[in-house]
Amino acid sequence: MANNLETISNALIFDGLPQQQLEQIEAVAISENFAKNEMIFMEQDDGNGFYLVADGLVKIFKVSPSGKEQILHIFGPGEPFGEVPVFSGKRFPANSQAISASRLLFFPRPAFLGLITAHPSLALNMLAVLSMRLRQFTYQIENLSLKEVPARLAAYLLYLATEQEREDFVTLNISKGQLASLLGTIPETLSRILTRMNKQGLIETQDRTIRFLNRAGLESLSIDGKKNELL
Amino acid sequence: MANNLETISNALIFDGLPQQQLEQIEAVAISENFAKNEMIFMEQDDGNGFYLVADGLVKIFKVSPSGKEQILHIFGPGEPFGEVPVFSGKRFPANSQAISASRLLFFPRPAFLGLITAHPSLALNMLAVLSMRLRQFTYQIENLSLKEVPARLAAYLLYLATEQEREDFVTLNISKGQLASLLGTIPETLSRILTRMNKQGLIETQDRTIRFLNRAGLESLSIDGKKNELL
DNA sequence: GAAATTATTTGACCCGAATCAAGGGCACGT
DNA sequence: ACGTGCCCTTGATTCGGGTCAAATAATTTC
Repeated sequence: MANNLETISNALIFDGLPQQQLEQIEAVAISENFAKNEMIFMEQDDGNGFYLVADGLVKIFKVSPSGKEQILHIFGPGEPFGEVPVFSGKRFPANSQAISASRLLFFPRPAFLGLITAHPSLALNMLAVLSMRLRQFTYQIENLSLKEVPARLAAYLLYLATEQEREDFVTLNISKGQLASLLGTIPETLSRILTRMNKQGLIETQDRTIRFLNRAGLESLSIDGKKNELL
Repeated sequence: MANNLETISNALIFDGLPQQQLEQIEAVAISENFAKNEMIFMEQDDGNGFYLVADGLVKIFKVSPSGKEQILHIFGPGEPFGEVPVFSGKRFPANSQAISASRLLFFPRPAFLGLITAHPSLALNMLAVLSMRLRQFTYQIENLSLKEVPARLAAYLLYLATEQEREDFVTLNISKGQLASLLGTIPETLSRILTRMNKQGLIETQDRTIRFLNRAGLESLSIDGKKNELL
C-alpha cells in the first residue's frame, strides 16, 4: 500500500509533472476509506471534487427502475474518476460503489481547478484522460448496439489479456455477475455463453481463470460475431 | 451564413475568451466544405486536428460488419467534434459524415495545442466540452442497455422538445432512418413503434413533425418503459 | 414532369436474450 | 460441523426486436 505521494506520482493523470507540482497536488488530496459495497456517490449527487483510487476497486454504474445494472467502468489503483461534474458543472451522471474495501484520494474541485489553471500540462493530462474515456465509451456503445453477447465477451477477454500482458489466459478480477453487468447482460446469459464457448473449444474456464484454447476463434468471434465453425 | 470569426465567437467552446484570443483562433482555422453524404473522416484515420461546424449537419457513427449503423452524435453549427485524437494521441474511434452540405472549420492540432497551453480558460472550456460529452454517452449507454426502444424514442422526443423550447410538438431535423440509427434500432422497428404510439394516443405524426398528445404518458414511458394504460 | 432512386411502412417469421423457477456449490459466522 | 446466504448454473418459457420480402410514398435527377 503506497503512500499518497507515491500514489499520485504513479498515476497517469499526473504523469510528467515536476516533483514540486506533485507535492502541491498531494497537499490538497484527502484520503478516504470505503468498505466493500459502500456507495461512494450516487447519480444526481453534487460533485464537488474527483477521486483517485489508491487501493481497491470501484465501479461506476447505472441502474434501471426494474433493478438491472449496467457497469460503465471499473477503476483500480492509479485511476481517477468522478471528474465529469468538476468540469461540466452538472451533477454525477451515474453511481459509484466500492467493489472491494478501498482507499481513495479526494481532490476538492476549487483546489484542483486552481492547480489546473496554473499548470497547463496538468490540463493537457486531464484532457487526455477524458479523451481516452470517450474513446472507451465509443467502444462500449458499439459493443452494446452492434454486437451480440458472445462477441462482447470475446472482445472483453481479449482486452483483458492485453491488459494483463498474457497470451493464452486471463484472470477475472471481478465476479461473473459483475462481468455480466459490465457486458450489458445478466448472470444467467453469461453463464450459458461461457458453457457454450467451453463446448465449442474456444476457452476452458476454471473459477476466475479463463484459458484460451482457440485465440483466432475468439478474435473472429469478437469482430463479427461469427458463429460458423462448430456449434 | 456567418463568417469565421462570428462562428468562432458564438461557439460555446470559445465562450468567454477575449476578442484578441478569438482572433488568434480564427487565424489558425481552415474552412472546408463537404457535400451531402461526403465522409469527413473514417474510424482509424489519424486525427491531426478537430472540427467546428460552421454550417450544416454532421454525424459521428459506427458500423457493424453486417452494415448496421449506430449514430453516436449529430452535430450542428457551433459544435466541435473530432477532438479525441487531439488529446488522446490515438486514432479516430468512429466515422464522420456530412448529413447535409456543410462548411467546417478545421483546427490543426499543433496550432490548437499551442493556444490551449497559452490560455488556461480555453483548456477549461475544452474540459467542459469533453465532460458534457461523457455525460451524454452515459445516458446513451443507459438507454441502449437498460431501456427498450419505445422508452428511448420517448426520451429522445422529450429531449428534442427541450432543445427546441417547445411544449407540445417537435420537428425532426433528421430522417426517420437516421433517427432509428441514433436510437440503436432499425427503420422498420422505429416505424412500427411510431405507429403504435399514434394508436395509443401518445403522439400524432405528420412527416417530420411530431405532436405530443399525452406528455405525461411520454414521460412515464421514457423513464420506466411503462406499458400499463392502453395498448 | 417522368423515370429512377431513396425513404417509409407493413406483414410474416425467426432468433437472441431476458424472465421465471430451481438446484448445486462454497464461504462464512456461530 | 451445521446452517444461512450468496454466487453460479441449468431448464422451460416468453418476448422484444431484427431479418427478409414487398408495397407504397416521397425525393431527386435529367
